[in-house]
Amino acid sequence: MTDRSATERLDEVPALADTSGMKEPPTTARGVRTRAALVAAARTVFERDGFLASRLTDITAEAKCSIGTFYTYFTSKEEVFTAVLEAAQDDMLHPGMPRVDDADDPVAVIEASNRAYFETYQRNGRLMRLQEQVATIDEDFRRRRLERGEAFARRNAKSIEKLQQDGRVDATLDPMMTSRALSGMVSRLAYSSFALGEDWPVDDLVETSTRLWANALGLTTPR
Amino acid sequence: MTDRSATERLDEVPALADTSGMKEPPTTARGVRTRAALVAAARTVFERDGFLASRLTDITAEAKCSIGTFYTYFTSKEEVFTAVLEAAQDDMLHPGMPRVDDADDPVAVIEASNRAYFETYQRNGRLMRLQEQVATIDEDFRRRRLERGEAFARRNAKSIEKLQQDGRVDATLDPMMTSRALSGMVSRLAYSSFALGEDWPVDDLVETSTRLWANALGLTTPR
Amino acid sequence: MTDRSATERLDEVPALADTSGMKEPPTTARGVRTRAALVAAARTVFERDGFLASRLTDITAEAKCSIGTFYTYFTSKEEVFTAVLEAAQDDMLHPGMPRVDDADDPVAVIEASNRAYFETYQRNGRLMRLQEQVATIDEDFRRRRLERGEAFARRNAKSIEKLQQDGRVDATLDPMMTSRALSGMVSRLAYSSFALGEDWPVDDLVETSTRLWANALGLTTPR
Amino acid sequence: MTDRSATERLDEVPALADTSGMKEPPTTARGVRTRAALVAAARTVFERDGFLASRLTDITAEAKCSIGTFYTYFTSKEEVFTAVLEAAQDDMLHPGMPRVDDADDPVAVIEASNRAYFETYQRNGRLMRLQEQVATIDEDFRRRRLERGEAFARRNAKSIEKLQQDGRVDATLDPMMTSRALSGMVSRLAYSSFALGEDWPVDDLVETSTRLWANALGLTTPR
DNA sequence: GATGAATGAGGTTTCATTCAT
DNA sequence: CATGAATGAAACCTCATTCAT
Repeated sequence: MTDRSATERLDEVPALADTSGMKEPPTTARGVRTRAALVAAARTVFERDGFLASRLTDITAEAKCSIGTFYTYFTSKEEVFTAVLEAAQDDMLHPGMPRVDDADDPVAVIEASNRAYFETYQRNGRLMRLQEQVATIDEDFRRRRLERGEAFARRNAKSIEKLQQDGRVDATLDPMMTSRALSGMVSRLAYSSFALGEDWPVDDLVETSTRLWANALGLTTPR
Repeated sequence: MTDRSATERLDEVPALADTSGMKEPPTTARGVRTRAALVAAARTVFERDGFLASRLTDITAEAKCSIGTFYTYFTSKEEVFTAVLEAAQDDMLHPGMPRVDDADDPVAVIEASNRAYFETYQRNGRLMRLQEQVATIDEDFRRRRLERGEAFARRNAKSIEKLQQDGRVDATLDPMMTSRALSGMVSRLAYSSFALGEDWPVDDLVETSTRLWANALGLTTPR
Repeated sequence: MTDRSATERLDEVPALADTSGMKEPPTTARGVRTRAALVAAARTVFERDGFLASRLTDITAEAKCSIGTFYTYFTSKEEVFTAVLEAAQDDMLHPGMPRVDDADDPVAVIEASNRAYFETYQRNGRLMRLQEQVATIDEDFRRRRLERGEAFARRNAKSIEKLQQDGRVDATLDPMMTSRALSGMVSRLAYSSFALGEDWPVDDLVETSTRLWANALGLTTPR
Repeated sequence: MTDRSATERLDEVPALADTSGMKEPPTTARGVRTRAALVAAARTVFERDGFLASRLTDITAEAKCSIGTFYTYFTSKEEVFTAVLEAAQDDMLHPGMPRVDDADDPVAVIEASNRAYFETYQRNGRLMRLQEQVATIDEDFRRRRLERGEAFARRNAKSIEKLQQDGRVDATLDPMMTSRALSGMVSRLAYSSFALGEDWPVDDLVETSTRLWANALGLTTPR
């Protein structure tokens, strides 16, 4: 799971947020700097106060600029939030298995994948929690989150099908629903632990979730 | 899973919401009726518009009474929401296994339990979604939700431990973390399906989640 | 032109402003009082500062109530303005001849009508000017003003036709266009005089406009 | 009425707008071009959106230049509007009779004059409407409009007086008030038709207004 | 000359909550 | 118990104007 670009192609996974209808990106270097400062400030304020409690004036105060400047780059709180997600995008992924080659040991692959996911989540827990909050508030974000979830579920389902064809996974399981269930299990654990603050040790999370995932699939090690 | 009182004892599971500091219940029959109308109206409005977008005036309009009357029975929007949850409480439960006797077939028990859970969720999807929304907004509700989750996880963990002691479940699994993971898997599926609107068939959900749950535990049928 | 109700029937002349979609009128006496105070305050402020420069806070300050109270009765500045017009409606009319009986001396009727119009305009000059301003700003008011103008033109055109049939007015004139032209002449004089501040003497205005009106029609006194 | 310079001398009629305190005209050819583009863009935007709703950024976008450039040539929105009026000035005139020689047939002169006025108004209806709007908003423009109106009224009054001296017009009419009334009649018809959008046929307007004007004056054709 | 990012005063609007009737 | 008018803090957003590049 080191090479993200190999496993997530743009045609497979929808973007984090809708970027149509957004303001033009700045053309000057100064503009780029100001916009970046606003995005960073927004992340700070959102993570500190939550999306709803954050006021535009808090963000501009944090970015040391005026409210007017905010509106030069964004048209709404939702729009900065989208920009915050985009800026963090490279460090955020979805639970699941990368493509599995015959040569791979599937359990090792799942373990590596789960560990990467939990570690990512731990680093971005506050942001993940925000994302969840906004998804319950804003219809657009909710739909987008669902779409992304289903896209990742489809990718995982393909891996499961492959393992079923190879006779290494219980062939009677519905690949798609199984994929949803196992991804959900992992993401829910991560959410409770790092977004809601239970803060369970990553090693324990990886250990249990990998064991359960492998067991659930009935994964047999190839001779 | 028919007798709820047998499986959820009040000393084990925290209440849905904090009821201290709330207004006294009405004494007259007329008062009881008015309060009930307000609770019903609140559920209707909340489910239609979401917690945030619902205004107190919408609720009183729906209940055909004045704002003043609202404050006779509740002190805030949060408080009516608590009352709505309480009124619906009897029809809402958490995922998990009821107490398992030696004589039981554990897989059948898990299946029955999962089915009950998904069906409940399906009936109350809008409300479950609301609960999730409010938990991301209101610190009290969030904490309460976490506490309830952990309480149920502890109960399920006990069942798992018992099965481990009986040699029917993989003894190397951490019972508590396993319990969290499997409950999370089921509740996440239900949430996506019925709160977020994917609306997958209950039979498929029950089938897959039960199979995975049993597989994950490595449940062996006793001879 | 003394009995307005005899000459302007509701089915003939459109209302001054659109009252659909407006807030419900207050039910209590206190509410009626407050609303009336706001309307009076609005007229004062509008006439003093003009529609555009008037701020809601000026109006509520004048009415000695809070901004919130304003929104209890109106949803916008346009809406109070409508209410101001309605409150003044009984003292505002359009230029034109009342219904003319055979027995009448048409010139005397025109003169009385014009005098009534100019005097009304003089009393309400500031408001008339406001009305003109708002009509150039707000599409709804503009359309409504046009409609009212045409309705009055139609009424006057009927009187002219009647006089043509009686052989007392030049039969080759187009009654409708003539009606528009003569009404326009009078209302323009009144506007320049009392809304824009030229303040010409009413007697001169009546004298000239009546003479021109009669001459223009080629009115002959019946033997 | 083809030779405007013969009938409107600069010492008689005030300018359309105050040009003192305005920015210096550009010296370079490039500057002249840019300024002209801004004036054209401003007219387009003003006519499309109205004076109030037009934003400076809309104008510069239409002119394909930056806001900064706008301020190189103008100091305010009012000032571009003045420039727009000046650019259109040659094609805009006021209602009234040109100087009448004894040899003329006054009715023919009035008719020609009215026709020219209505045709001009039809070509510039949007701009005339704008002018009216700005006059209700901006004190300077309002005063200027009044002054111009009175100046033209004085000119027409002189023609009327002359005709009275020649015994061709009712000598008991007040020339100045008569002039105001008849000019107002014509300009009001034009305004309703072409600025407010009633769009009556020019021929009908010319026919009726000329007939009424001649009748009103009691114009007798000389033997 | 041309650019366009930065400014911020000043307006509008919402709605939970109070309290006199 | 019921009413609903009154409140006002607190958020949002706009756009003419400045000025460093």
